[in-house]
Amino acid sequence: MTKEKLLLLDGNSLAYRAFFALPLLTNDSGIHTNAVYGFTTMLQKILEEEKPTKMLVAFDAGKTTFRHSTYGEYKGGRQKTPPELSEQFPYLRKLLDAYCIKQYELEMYEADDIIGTLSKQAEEQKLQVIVVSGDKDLTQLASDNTTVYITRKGMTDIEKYTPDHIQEKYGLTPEQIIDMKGLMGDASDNIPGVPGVGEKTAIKLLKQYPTIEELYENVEQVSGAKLKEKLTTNEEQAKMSKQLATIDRQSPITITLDELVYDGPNVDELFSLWQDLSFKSLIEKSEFQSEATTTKELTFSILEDVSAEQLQDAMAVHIELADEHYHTCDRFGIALVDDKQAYYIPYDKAMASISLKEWLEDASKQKFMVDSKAAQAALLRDGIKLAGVEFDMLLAAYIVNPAIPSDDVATISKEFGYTDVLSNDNVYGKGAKKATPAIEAVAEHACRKANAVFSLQPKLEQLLRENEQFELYKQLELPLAAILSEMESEGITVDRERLVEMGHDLTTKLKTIEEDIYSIAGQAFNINSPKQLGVILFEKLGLPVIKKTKTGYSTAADVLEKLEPEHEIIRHILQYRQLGKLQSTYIEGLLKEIHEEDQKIHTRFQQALTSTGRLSSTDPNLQNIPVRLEEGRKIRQAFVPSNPEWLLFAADYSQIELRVLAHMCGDENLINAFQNGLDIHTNTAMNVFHVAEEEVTSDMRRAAKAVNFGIVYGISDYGLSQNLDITRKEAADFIERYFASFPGVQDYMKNIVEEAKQQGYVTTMLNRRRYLPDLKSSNFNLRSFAERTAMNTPIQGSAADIIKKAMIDMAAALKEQNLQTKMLLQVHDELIFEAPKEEIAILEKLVPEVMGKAFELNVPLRADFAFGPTWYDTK
DNA sequence: CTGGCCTGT
DNA sequence: CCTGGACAGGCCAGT
Repeated sequence: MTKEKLLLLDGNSLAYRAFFALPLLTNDSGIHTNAVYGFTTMLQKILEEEKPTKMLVAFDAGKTTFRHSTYGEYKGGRQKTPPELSEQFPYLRKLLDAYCIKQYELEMYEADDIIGTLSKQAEEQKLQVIVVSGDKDLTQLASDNTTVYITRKGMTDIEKYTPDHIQEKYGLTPEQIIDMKGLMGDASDNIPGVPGVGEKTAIKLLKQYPTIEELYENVEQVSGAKLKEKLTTNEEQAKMSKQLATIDRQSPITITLDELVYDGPNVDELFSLWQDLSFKSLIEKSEFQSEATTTKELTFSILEDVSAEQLQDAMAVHIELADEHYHTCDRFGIALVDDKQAYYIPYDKAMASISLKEWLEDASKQKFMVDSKAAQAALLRDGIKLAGVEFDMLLAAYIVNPAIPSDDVATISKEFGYTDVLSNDNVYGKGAKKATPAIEAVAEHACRKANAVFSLQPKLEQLLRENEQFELYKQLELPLAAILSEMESEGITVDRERLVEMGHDLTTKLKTIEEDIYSIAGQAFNINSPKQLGVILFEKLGLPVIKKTKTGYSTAADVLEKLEPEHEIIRHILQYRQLGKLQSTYIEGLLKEIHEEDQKIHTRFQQALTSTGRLSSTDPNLQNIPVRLEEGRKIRQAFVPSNPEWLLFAADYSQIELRVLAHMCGDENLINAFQNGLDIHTNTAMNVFHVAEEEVTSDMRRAAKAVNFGIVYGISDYGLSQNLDITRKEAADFIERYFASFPGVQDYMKNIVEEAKQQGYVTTMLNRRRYLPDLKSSNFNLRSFAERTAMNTPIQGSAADIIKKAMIDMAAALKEQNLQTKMLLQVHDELIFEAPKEEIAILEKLVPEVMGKAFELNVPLRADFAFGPTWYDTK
């Protein structure tokens, strides 16, 4: 029989630790779960590594303990437990029940004492003991048979205290930890100790006199008059502190070691609790996942060809792809599923099947899919124009809740209660372990995905209708997916030589700047390392530290700009950063993405990712190509039409977010400004500074512009003060005057937060939703963040709704008028086309008109445009 | 793999 | 008393 191993956990301390270490997560019904989650991940890890045979979680019993009779102020002045944590204790108890782990608490005693008593008993029986806590006090229990694990940040990072480790770290024995605490006290438990004695002094003293008692016997010999005086005047207090810090290893517990046998969790109970708590990553990672999630048999067949009879009028279709890069990756095969059958056809066989290809292009055959954009783009590589997409589970789920954490079919399905499908990571592995399994496994996986789509379609459509979001989904997002896949597949041509040339130029310039920096600094170092740079600037050159990060000195641009007058090195570093970014991200990064066969870049627009409804762009990101600074803007010279005779044409909405705000809040002043076509920032300046138009200085306009941005982002005085480099008071004053001039905006901001708190979510003009459980948080940061989000999301999201609508209208107009013009990119408030020269005149009228009419607001929507031989010239 | 930094709207 | 701008993606260094 293997040696018995006893695991003792300090329930309260670990729950506290987890609560403060992790952000305030919530499950689907809005219950906070971060403490339970952190506890669980820690527990999982320890169970796996230690495989204990006996376990117990000890809790503190009540407010008063025997220590209070020694010292009434014990643990006094403590913040009361935040309600977000208290509410989690019942779940923690349930969790431990599901694990079948014994729990224990004892009147008048703390968890420490229970653990101390049991560990002593266990040691006497020669058991191996592991104590787990977030509280370093417990390290006094370390011995040859007992190791104390203290969790560090993130809960799964553990420091193991053996007597050796304690010796190394403090130069003390475990027992002396008590003396150390007696001397230095403990603010969190309100143990006084000796005022003025901290960790360093305590250790120094204890190395000379091993205990507090011996120290006081020899107190006359202590060096340092001040220290000696502090010690003598606080003798009683020191001894009492030691007493308080001492764990009672003889507490009158009524539980015995024999009762602590641990035999593994109740898997079903644990799994269902994890589901209730929305512990999705744990469910995916866990070993019992496979048996718990795919219990149902699925019968499917792998076909060489498909007959017309096998293709129904409505089926779930899934194109199984090797990875997310659908413009280039391997395509494994196609799954076809309905309520009666499930087929899988390897991709090459599918492409050889005329009946299947016809069916895919037949708009009267309904396809239920997940990520139809990817499927359409993947098929377009073989010239197949997918038609008849009736349902897209990815988009439907995203509309129901944009916060779903992943686009994996398994994740989405589980979100809606369907578990009969594995995750991609599970089937293919991830990271270095990624590999393609046998065809049968791929076929089954693809069929299960299609089956999930087929099963969930009615439920999701019903949810969309209940939320009055069906139209948003069906009339906006679904048709947009088809348009985006065409834009991506079309791609944008890039002048490789131009980029290479700019790259050479940059290399030379960077070299020069680098040498300048080294010679000023007097040494070579890695300028790209914030850590090394920090040492040079703030230690070697002694520049003042303006801001710190978690890990050291901040060297961010706003900090460096403040330091610019202090030292000539700064401007070189700023220049180096700027050019280095261009080189690595935009020259080298873009070159890597050019497809050899067509000299084009094919980005992927993520349509189901942002929490506001915006698109994003990856591999590469074409929504953040430099424009602000001239050096960077030149990158745009490399973006050209696919035909040298054509031109690029760009149109962007003017102030779309502020117009949306004007529409939604109905503020008369703001509406008038737009209706009269005023310069909106100048107008704001006139109102805020109470001056006439001709009196508005450029500084006033700049400040007003920052205020307008602040309004859109969900204003805070602090944010504005940072932006304008003014005091918080001044910023608050600006905001107040803004609200006085635009009272409708103020009302809107107040009401939207209130409304969001009531119903739990905010909506956009087209009924896109975002849930904001943190509005009720007692954590100031989280709550403030949620409040700003409540103000910002309807604005940003409605603007996103509008441009999406414009894209659909634009695609229809181009088709209807039989134009050759191609829509290529969307950059949030901007659309980019390529067009033959002879169509430019048409676009000049058509594009602003379509964009302007995309949505009717109570202010005009205006789109400006420009065109030229490169993207750079569309300004 | 995370954090710092920088790019865009 | 202090907290702290909205939404994204990519690169690099350092763990």
